Amino acid sequence: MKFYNISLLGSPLEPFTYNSLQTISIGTRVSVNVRNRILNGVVLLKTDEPEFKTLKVIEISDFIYSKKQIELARFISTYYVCSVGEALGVMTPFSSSTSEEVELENNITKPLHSQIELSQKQEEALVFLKTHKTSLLFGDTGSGKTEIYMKYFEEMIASAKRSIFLMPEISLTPQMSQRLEHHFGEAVVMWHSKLTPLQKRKALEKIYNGNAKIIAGPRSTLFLPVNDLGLIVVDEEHDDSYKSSSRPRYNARDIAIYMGKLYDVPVVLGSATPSLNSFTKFPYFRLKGGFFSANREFIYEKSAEALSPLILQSLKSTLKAKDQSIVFLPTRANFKYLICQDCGHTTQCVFCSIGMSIHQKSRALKCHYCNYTQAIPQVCSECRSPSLVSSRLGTAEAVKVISEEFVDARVEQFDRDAITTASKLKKALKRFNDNETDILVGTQMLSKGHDYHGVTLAVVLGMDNMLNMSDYRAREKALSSLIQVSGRSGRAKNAKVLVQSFNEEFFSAYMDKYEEFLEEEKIYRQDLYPPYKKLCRILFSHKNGAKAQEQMRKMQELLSHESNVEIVGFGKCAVERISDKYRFEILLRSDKSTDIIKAISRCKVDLAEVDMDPIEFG
DNA sequence: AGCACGCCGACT
DNA sequence: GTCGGCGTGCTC
Repeated sequence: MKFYNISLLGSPLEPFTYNSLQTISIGTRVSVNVRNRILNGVVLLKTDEPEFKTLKVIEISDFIYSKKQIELARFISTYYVCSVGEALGVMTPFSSSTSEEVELENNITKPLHSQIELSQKQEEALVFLKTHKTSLLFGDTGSGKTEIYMKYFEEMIASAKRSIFLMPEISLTPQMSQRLEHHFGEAVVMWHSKLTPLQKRKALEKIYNGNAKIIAGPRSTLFLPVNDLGLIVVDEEHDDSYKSSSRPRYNARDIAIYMGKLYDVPVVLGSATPSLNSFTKFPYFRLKGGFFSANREFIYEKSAEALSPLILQSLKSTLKAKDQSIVFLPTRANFKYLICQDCGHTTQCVFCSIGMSIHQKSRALKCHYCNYTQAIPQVCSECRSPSLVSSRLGTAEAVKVISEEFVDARVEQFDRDAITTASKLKKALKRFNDNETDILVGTQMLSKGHDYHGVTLAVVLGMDNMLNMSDYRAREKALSSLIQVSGRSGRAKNAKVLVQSFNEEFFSAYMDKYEEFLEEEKIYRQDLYPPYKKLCRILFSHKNGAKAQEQMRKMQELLSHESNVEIVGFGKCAVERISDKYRFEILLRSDKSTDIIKAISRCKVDLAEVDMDPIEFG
């Protein structure tokens, strides 16, 4: 009888010990009984017979987690403070039943199209990337980053190596996939969470048999079973969607860098607006000016009125010229708040301490945190006054107002309320590119990786809200958003970018000098924030607020005795309650993440959810 | 994390 | 009398 330590996939618990008559190799996925339920686990270690009675391993599968996957899972478990089972839970194992076929079928799929021609500058960039282990491709929108990646992928294929290409969730755009598939054909596998079981099986088959040379997708793509890995590219490396907001709370960009070392492969980070983190840490190559730059005029309007006369006038003349416009605003729905004019009360979600958004189309108030929906009240729930007003313009309302103003204009909403599926995204983009839409009104979704060639007007709202957020990255986020959105216009013709903001000085100073901004930002962050200091947020959430607070206090007390970690603050979260759970937090700061990890590991406190390198402070 | 067990309130 | 609420505690 043999005994094994088995980590349960997705479980926060420490590994359990099971027995088996067979010899099972480390990394094998098995199924075991836990409290009369059958769960999947991974064999981590052969051990001696324990004191307690053990159960038998039910089934030994053909799936194997590689040594490196396990090592990576161990690292994630330590750094992001979660169980090894949770870390392994986001990974896809190798298949031992198909491993023999790999050798047989390792026929190099030939690219369907001719070689990619790079410009002199692009060549230089590629050489730079090839001569550095981890490097940053700091290239303006339209400067040809994608061609460089593609050339690099081609070279990988030529040397029988495979590449992982990470991109932000939202920019799984038809454009990027089409471009890759057009050039590389069957050698590309697009991986994402919305694949049907059959599509998933087919994609995995190509990954297992080695025919997939470029494996592209959002953060989970990093954990696919890729043999002969030669390169990892993280496109739009500054993007927040690389950070997972549930356990394990990893940042795929940082894990990609770690994997670069683990697998000894180069890592390329690409962005037009790199994070200060990457900019400070890695050597970069600057690709200036896109093919479409220099024909963009910026106009700043100091106004609090959402769709001001100037904006409407600009939209009007653009329509008249039969050109296209995009309108960016970072708020969904018709309005973000419903406020009583008499007592000032804002209608809040029953389960969250958050204002309910007004969705006219479904005639409902909706909570954007927990999705709770209710009818739009006629009177104030506090004082019964009927004078309820809406505030903070959202995309749906902007579409409505613009459509009413210009009855002949074809206006479309472009956010996750309207674009719910990949096919809707594809169709909406096609309509816009085929000139069947005049004005596209949307949120962040508008600014990620799409090419809109006919746009001559970009209207950008809500920048001040973004800039005034109490987030150490507010300036970085606001400026990069503005650069990303405005980069969508003026690709073919001269264009106007109309920015509604009282902070012209800030935006115009750095608009086409992002490096200068980053240099300035270094001074502001010095000694306080990343990349100079490590931050860690510890969350406590519970239905019983007193309980959550009590655990926070306990943790805070324990941490206060720890040297090398500073408690920056503690107390209620900015959003006190979400989904009927009260939320408290502690924010830690330190020079080294290892000091934070050590300090936390000495504090045994319930409810504590650790968020290393947090990017959200809500 | 999930889920069973267990102990108190309003229902056919 | 039971159905079911969710507080507590355990899982090899």
